[in-house]
Amino acid sequence: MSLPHAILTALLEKPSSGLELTRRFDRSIGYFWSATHQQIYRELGRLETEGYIRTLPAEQPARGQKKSYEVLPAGRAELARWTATAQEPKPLRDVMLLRLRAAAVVGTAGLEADLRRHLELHQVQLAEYEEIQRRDFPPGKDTPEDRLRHLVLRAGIDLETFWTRWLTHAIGELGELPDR
Amino acid sequence: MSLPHAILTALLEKPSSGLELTRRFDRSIGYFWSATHQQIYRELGRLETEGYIRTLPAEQPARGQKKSYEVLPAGRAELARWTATAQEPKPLRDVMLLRLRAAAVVGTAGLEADLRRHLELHQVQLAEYEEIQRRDFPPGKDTPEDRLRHLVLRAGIDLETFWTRWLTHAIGELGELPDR
DNA sequence: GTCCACATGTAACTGGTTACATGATTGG
DNA sequence: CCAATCATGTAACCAGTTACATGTGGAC
Repeated sequence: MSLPHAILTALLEKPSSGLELTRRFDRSIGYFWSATHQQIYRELGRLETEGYIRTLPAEQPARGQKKSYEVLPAGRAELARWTATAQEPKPLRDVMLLRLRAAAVVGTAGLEADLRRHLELHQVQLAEYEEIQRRDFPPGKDTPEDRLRHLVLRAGIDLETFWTRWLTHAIGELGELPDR
Repeated sequence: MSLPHAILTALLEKPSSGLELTRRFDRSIGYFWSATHQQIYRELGRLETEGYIRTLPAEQPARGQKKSYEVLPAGRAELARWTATAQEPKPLRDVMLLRLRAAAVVGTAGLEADLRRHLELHQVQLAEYEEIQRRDFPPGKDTPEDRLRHLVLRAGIDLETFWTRWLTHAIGELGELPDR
């Protein structure tokens, strides 16, 4: 049950319409919690009936018409409650690791090309994160909010760094193996 | 569509019954692709009707009776095909990072305790992986299969190392922040 | 004979994905 | 007026989760 809280966070940062939220979920928040517009509209409907958000007044609600939402006090309270609630870390689930394990049984044919492709994708993502870091978190900025958001960004940077290193290593290992 | 291929891999490593598979998905393969017994039984049924696996002969199929499966040639071919097929890396999705971001808006109350708890959990997992490394991958072992499986294990070790470092850092940062 | 562990399964639900539908606004 | 784009939505589906049901065989 994280999507509603992702949306509450986004709306508290800035009241938005469904499509604006969708765009923000394509960058920013979407870097660690992605969502499609269908999910977002569905969830906005639920959040509204539960009294956590409301449409901004002076906006007529009609199909094809922009409809912006803002968070109500109950929504902020719910988000604070959720943030403070203990949650289990979800176990790792990664297709590439599974494929490596399968390759140990049925052979590595075709794997290396995709490892290289993934390496490139992760390098691109890493570069994007580092650009954001340069742009949004220059050495001076130091409000508590900035520190927390920087912390999140650094997790992204470190994770992409891990993947680029591991994939590089994996490609090297694969090169030394007999092909089968 | 990865669970069937996880099961095919497990069955190729060793023909098993549903419950035996469930136990192996609690360790080993489950470290990067977990599954419950309900998922496994459902998937075994599908794999059988598709002709990828069959019940070992000399086992009567009855409720409450053990029923072991082995992979048929078509199943092995399907696994090889899947292993060689390019797949998109799935974007990061992490609740803790989302909570940090939410905390930047609604305050950090209650967060630190759970960060510490997660740190401990990741430390335990890291220790478990390192124990497996000592046990199953001593310096000498070097068959191609071992190398691939070791590669997978190292991804687990490096990921847990990342989390323990990042969480330690995050707890430190949080300690410096005003509480709100 | 009863209880418990082993073993296999069914049903209902939830969250996320894919495909499609519909209306409003704007530029040519 | 037509196409493209903005914007909101519906429907069907699929994988994973939770709760529950049922049968077997051995220990006591």
